Amino acid sequence: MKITLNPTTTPFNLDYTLQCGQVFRWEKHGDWWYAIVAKKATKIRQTSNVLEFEGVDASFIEKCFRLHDPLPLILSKISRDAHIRNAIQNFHGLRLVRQDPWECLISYICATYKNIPAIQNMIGNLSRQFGHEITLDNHSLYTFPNPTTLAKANITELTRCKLGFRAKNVHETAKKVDTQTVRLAELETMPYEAAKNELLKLPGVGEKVADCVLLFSLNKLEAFPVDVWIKKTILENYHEYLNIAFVQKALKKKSLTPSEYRQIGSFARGYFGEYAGYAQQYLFHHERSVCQAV
DNA sequence: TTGCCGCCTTTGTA
DNA sequence: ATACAAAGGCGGC
Repeated sequence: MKITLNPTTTPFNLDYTLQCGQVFRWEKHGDWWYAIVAKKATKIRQTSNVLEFEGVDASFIEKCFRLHDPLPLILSKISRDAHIRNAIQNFHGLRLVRQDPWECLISYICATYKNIPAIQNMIGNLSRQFGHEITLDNHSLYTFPNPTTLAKANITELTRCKLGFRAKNVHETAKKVDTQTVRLAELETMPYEAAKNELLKLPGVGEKVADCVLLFSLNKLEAFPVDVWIKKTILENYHEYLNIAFVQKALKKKSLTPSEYRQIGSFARGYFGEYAGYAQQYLFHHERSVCQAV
């Protein structure tokens, strides 16, 4: 199947979107990107303004890649200064992806204190160990294990997936989701703060992980995850909008207190507006690309 | 109630 | 090779 995009009203760049570090399970073979989404093996490629795909229908692709988000409007709203305009220009067509909340939750619990290649490894290990295989074009893809499966898994099996100290958090979170102690399915209908408070009840989920899950899977575009890269770029490029003592203190420490974290988040929402999450993704990808080869 | 400290496994990268 | 950083969170004080 194919979708033809109008590049003026619906700019989109598939490679930027899948390479910017928000998703961990899409793999590129030749021109095609492969993954399992919604339990179905799928592949997609982009040739200029045409998206070609198999395995899912057009409405799912539009939802998954947020093609109905009014990107030109969003970009005009977050283009508040030369720094972010530069990031937007460098990655024209980058969009947020709408992920499955459960897979997104486990992915970002695993992302704690890990770099992106290592995260891809951990999530791949979990899927091979606990998911089931689906083959497409001779590529083996694996479904992501459901909450019940990971709740029943023992710590030794999880540790074998190289999760390290995250194995216990993944296991305990899986139990709480499986028993509906935290109802993931209901969070999208809740306001940002309320949904965040629910996520914070899960072990391994702090301010940053909660914001990632809210932004990447629960449609909260005001979520502004502050990781080491975003902390760096905010303190370097936006210090004039922050208290001097606050900036100097934050620069000295590796991790932020919840209070400091929330100060940066509320600055970002005030400065970039309701689409602060999009600003975060452009700033994140830009900062990473100038500091290391991506 | 809040801040700070040290620790948590393992991999990537220089 | 050996060190240091990595899309942080948590319990102790």
